[in-house]
Amino acid sequence: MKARILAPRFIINLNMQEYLKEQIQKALFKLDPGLQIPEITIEKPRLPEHGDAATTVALALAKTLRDNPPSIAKKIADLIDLESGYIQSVEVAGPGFINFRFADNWLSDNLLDIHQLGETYGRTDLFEGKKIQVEFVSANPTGPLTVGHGRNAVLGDTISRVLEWTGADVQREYYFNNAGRQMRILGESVLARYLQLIGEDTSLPEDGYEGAYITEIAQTVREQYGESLTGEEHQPIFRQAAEESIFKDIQRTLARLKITMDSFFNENTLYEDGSIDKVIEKLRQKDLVYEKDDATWYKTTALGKDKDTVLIKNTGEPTYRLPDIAYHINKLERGFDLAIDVFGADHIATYPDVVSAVKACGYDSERIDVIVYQFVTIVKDGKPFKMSTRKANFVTLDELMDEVGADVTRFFFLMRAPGTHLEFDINEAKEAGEKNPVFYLQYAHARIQSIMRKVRESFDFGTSSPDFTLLIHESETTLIKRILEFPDVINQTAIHREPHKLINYLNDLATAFHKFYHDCRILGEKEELVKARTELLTVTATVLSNGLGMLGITAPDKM
RNA sequence: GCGCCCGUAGCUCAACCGGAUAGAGCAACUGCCUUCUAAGCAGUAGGUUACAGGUUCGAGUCCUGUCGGGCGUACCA
Repeated sequence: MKARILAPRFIINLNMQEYLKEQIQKALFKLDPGLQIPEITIEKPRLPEHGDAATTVALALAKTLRDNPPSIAKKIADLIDLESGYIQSVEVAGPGFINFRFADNWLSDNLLDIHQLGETYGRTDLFEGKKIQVEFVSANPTGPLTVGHGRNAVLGDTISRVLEWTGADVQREYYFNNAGRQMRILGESVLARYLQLIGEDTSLPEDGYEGAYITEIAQTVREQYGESLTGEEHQPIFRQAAEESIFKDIQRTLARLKITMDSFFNENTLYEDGSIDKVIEKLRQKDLVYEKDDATWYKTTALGKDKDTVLIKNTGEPTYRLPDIAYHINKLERGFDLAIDVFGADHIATYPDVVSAVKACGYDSERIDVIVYQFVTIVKDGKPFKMSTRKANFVTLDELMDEVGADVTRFFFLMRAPGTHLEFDINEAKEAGEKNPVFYLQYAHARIQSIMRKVRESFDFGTSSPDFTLLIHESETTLIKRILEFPDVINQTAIHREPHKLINYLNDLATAFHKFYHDCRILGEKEELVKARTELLTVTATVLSNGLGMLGITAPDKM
């Protein structure tokens, strides 16, 4: 499913795009019936003077027609049929752009449709019927979630929500491993703290976990089992206690962020059901695996890398890469049309190996997609923090939410493209007022609800349709145009898996609303106008609350 | 050394898989509340898109090279 290729370009609304394309095709046919028609792209001009929509076909046709673009554009423009439908005017401008301006009833007709759709406005059928899995967080239970995990969690959940709005059936999965080296060290660390608690003079193992939570877990083990677990043979009890306690904490943290996983997948499953062995076998059949120095290697050199990769160490223990491959095959076998991974930049190296191996085993690796996000720098008082889970000098996600709240936390993780380094400025995030971009959106919603309360005190409009043709003020039409973009923004966000596009859009929408609020009054106008403007605000509020809902951020009625 | 990501206003970042005059927020400066929330609106100022070439009607966007930053490059995950 390569949706990227099918991506429609940003345009004022999807139906209109199709309509324009048809009109242009007709004109081109009239121009030259034998003409090979190139792909027609419609885009929204940056400047309002350039109309509501524009196409560059004339520029693209310059070579085949051996004519200069403005001249071609002129010919096409003259052939566009203005009599039927929603096009009010066609102009040629600049180096050969054809600009369209839409008729007035286009806005009011569309707004009426949206008004009738109500709260479902924005839902699309882009991924209708598709089963999509989004795997994210996937932190092993060795400690509390950190700020780094936060970006992963919020990205994964928001992308899931957006995909659901485009019709997909989404499963949120958390992949973990509770058997490896890190977990062993975790158990040893708890044991060491336990021994210290009951007065023995031991120190933490080398590379042990130093966080205070380790001592707390040791304390609960002591309360539950007493002080007799001093022997090495009791180690599994400590490891298990740690795992349970940490997992509970992780889920509590996720719940604060409004994240609920649908499934937890234990890496162990892949050993138990033989998937791991099967992968090795298949790769061996393809002659992509060999033994050297008591280890099992994957011939990544055959696929263009400069080194081969170890799949099974000489200790007999697989490296993480092998289960990763088996895991992704498992996902595809579960029938997902698309399996999305959310990875931090540090994991990116394994991804090409996993994909190539999955492909070599005969599966459609096109159905795997990876979102790589760059690291988060926490900045406080103008200074950055450096973080490490093991050394315990991290900022936990919980601490961050204690400081700035869940809404702000989600917003800040989403406001930048995943591929860019994110600077999380605690001081800016804590600012409760105008400096904080979250409030700008929430305030717009609260402001609308406040007017609605006032309107309801003096009016009771029946069920008759509002007359949206009354909305002709410039602030009204720009607001309506913004509203019309919403479904396409959702599609773009889903296709590129970049939630910041939705945030930027909501910002623009809020700006258009605030401007409208400033320019146009509601109370005190004639009843028909009051009604039309009130319903415009109803639709605006719907878009805001749907959009904020996709971001997992509350849309307050009062502030 | 090699691979991937990044480099845009003083700061943090946008820019719709190549389109018209590169946009927001913050910081600075100036206006706007006796009427629906001023957590708002309007305006001023701020740029050789790191640098050098190339591709074409057209490049912040694509290609090559240089410089600067991040992450990988483990029989750690």
